[in-house]
Amino acid sequence: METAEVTKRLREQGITPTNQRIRIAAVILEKTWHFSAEQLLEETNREGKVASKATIYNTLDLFARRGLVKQLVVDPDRVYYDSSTHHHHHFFDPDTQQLFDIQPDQIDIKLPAALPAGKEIADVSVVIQLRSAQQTVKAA
Amino acid sequence: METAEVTKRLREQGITPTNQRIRIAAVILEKTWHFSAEQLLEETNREGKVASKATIYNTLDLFARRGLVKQLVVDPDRVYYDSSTHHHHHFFDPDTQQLFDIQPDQIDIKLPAALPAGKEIADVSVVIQLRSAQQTVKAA
DNA sequence: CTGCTTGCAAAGGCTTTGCAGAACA
DNA sequence: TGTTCTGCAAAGCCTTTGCAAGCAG
Repeated sequence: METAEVTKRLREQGITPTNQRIRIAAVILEKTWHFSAEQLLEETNREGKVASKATIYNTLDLFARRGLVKQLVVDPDRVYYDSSTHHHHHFFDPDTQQLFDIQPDQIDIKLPAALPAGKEIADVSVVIQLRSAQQTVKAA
Repeated sequence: METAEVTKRLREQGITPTNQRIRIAAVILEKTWHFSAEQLLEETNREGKVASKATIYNTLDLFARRGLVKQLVVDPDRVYYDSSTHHHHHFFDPDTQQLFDIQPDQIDIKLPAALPAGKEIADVSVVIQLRSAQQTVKAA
């Protein structure tokens, strides 16, 4: 994605476009992918240092609040982000720490009618943990 | 739950029953609840010190591997555990960091037919994030 | 100019680990 | 007795923060 378009996207979300944010957003929006803060940092600075670790964390937080990326809680060890904010679900492979999208037509949920009092649904997340098919689980 | 029964449960799961493990398991199995390592530590030592933080973490890891408790990944800040290993899903309220069970008959999922090659499903987790009902979400 | 943004390094919170002493079988 | 378990403190890892310098408008 070219700088001009990224800048436009940022302004549309009410985000002041700085050099770092433009570069970071360009890296994120370049493709559909799942990434950790660490991975984003590395990718952002691949061709010369653009942003620090602190800026990556601050920017991810900002982007998530503005709906540019979606935070995923699937790995107990770190937070992942999704460059796609469309509502979809995930496979998670703990062996490789990889996330795969589940296409919306592949899954279907009937949500509960009753919610705790005074609450409404903010988000629904379905995570299917994978394991190698030949692996047998020892009986408990 | 009395000591004798807890001890029996531990042996059934192939866990050597030590003083600490018996007390920890008794606290966990006393009721149906969701807890963090910190909460379990506090509850375990409520009436006199029984176990250290290291032992709590080691024991939780062991219990989870043996299927006595279930690890929940719902909060980016810490891992929660569930004293019930029956398959069910959760509401999570980020404001209070509280988890509520969703009764199995309240939710219904049609799982994907296609899985990544060589993989099978290890676990399915549905987490419904809540927010206060009157709260309006600012348009992005 | 004036306020927001960035970066460094240090701090913070949760979790794991090394190692010596204690408990289990 | 030999192995496993426990506890303390220190270390580790991911993430946040304080503060001074830099950039956007």
